[in-house]
Amino acid sequence: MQDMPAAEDTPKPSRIQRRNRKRILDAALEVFSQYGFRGATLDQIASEAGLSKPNILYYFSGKEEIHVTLLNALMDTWLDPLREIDPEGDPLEELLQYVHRKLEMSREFPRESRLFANEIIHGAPRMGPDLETVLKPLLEQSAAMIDGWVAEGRLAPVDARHLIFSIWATTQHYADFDAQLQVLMEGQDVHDDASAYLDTLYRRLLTPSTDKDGAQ
Amino acid sequence: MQDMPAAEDTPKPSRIQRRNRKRILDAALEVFSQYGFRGATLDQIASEAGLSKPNILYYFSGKEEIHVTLLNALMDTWLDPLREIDPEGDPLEELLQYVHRKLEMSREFPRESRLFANEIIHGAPRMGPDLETVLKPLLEQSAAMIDGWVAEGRLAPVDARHLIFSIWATTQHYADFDAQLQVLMEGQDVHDDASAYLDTLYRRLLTPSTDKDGAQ
DNA sequence: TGACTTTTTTACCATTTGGTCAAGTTACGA
DNA sequence: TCGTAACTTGACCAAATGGTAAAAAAGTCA
Repeated sequence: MQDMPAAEDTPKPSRIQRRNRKRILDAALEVFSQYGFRGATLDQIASEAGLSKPNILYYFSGKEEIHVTLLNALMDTWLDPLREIDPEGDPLEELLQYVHRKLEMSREFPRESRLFANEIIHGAPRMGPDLETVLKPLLEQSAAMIDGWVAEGRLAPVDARHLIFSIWATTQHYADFDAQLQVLMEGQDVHDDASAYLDTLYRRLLTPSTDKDGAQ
Repeated sequence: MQDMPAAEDTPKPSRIQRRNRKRILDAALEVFSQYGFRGATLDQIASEAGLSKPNILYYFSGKEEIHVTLLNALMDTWLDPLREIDPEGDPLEELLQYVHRKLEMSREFPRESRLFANEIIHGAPRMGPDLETVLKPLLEQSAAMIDGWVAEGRLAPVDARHLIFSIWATTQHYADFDAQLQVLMEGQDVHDDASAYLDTLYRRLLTPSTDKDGAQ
């Protein structure tokens, strides 16, 4: 709290403070996403960040806080593509764009994807609240939008929620199961083929049948 | 192999031996799938199995061996549905049956699914060989079969490998991300809706266009 | 430069945890 | 019923690990 009336407890992050917190979070993302929460050690994170272990504990109160900080930061960027769907746009193209954006995130941020997947697989012990307050409302809103499109006949009939689940599953799979793909598709250009495949998959699913004209 | 002259090193498992190994593996599956390899402790497994820790180490040489044993046993049953696809059957129906069988496995064996997912997410440090020798050949064979069906015009054109990936992703998602679904779909009958949705999804993807007759 | 704050490090701790060992205890064939 | 092999356990370790305390070092600003 500096010149603000103290809205909460922001003791003003110094230059060096910002730099080191970022280093720690970067290192922690690398280590947590690779070994999981319990599999990761503070020493590993410290080493990866180029800092000493006590120094890390100077910036974060503990292993747990680092993990939670990562998870919270992640949730937002993770859901951005879903928020970017334009209710006014063309339904099919909007959804296909969403698929491609999600796939692109899997390619660009595989560590984040794995961090998230790991958390959920283990029962989301540190994300319960966020799922409820952030994810759920967004899912409901998006599902309602899709339902609307279907009702207007601009999209083939489909279960909106499960459509979204399947988009999550199919796109994140390419990040989370990368080790498997590496073995099965050694050297091949997995992502470009995936992009084409998913385009086909969701286009065939969602393209409304054009009996007569557009609407019924 | 029962009264064989000892092809390898099967010191004949006694009745009590079989019972306790099974108990241990059951307990380990529960604990490993919930907490991951490093997150699980021998004490937890021992407690869950109703045995003492040293007793567990009497049956298995260490934590690692228990985990590997589980993984190996899992791989086989996990791939059974894929092996059951009948090359002589109707392509669309065979693939849809495969989807439903996989989804059913997610409902019946969520712990196994999570154990596997966890292993892959962390880079498959203990499954490399199996992926290469068991999974890959089976994938290649299945993909070839699907390619054949497509070439015959009995299936809409599709990337066989990515089709299989997406089936894995969409079905296993219901087991691996159960914690998320629990929050998002509280109380709802997720599995039945999922079954119907996936049926629609893959039916629309794979149904060959019937311009004129069946073949081209 | 000197006083004061922020940052970093050097030693340590307490607990947890995978694993061992030798002494029991139980099952079972003869 | 007795002897032997199979099984079980209590008592321990050594290493790893999350975390602490206090002193040293580095910034910072008048």
